[in-house]
Amino acid sequence: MRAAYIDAVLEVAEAIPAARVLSYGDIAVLLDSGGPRQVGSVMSHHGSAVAWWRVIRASGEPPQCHEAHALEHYRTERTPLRGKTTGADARWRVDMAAARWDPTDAELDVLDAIAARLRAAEGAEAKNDDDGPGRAVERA
DNA sequence: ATTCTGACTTGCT
DNA sequence: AAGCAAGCCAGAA
Repeated sequence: MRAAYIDAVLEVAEAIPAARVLSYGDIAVLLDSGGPRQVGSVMSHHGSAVAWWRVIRASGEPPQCHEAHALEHYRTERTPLRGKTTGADARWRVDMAAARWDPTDAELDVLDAIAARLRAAEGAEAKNDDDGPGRAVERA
């Protein structure tokens, strides 16, 4: 995973307002690069410094093994939840319909900028591949 | 090069 | 609503 990709994912995560969430897949789509698993991987290895609990599964369930910790954040942020969050038999999920982040135009600009920067970085890297001897050239 | 694995998704039962 | 299988993308062994 390139550093540029990691940065882009983390930036998007930081752009998510409190009490709102985005799914791993959503971020992959916004960045127009990689897939849900890549985003999840980035969060697992580099997400400790950002609001990782605002990046969850498409189903509304928080990341595995972090439900309890995430719930505390949701309660303090008043994130819309469904199901019962109390008791030992608590089975809850984030109310995706209500909590899914719906970026404003201004926010979309920021997201686009991040995606554009990532694309630029990717293009730059691809370009650096043609140096060694015997460049195989992949063009058709 | 091949295979395995994962903070994922979707579709089908 | 809950469980299962297959698809998917990339890094690691």
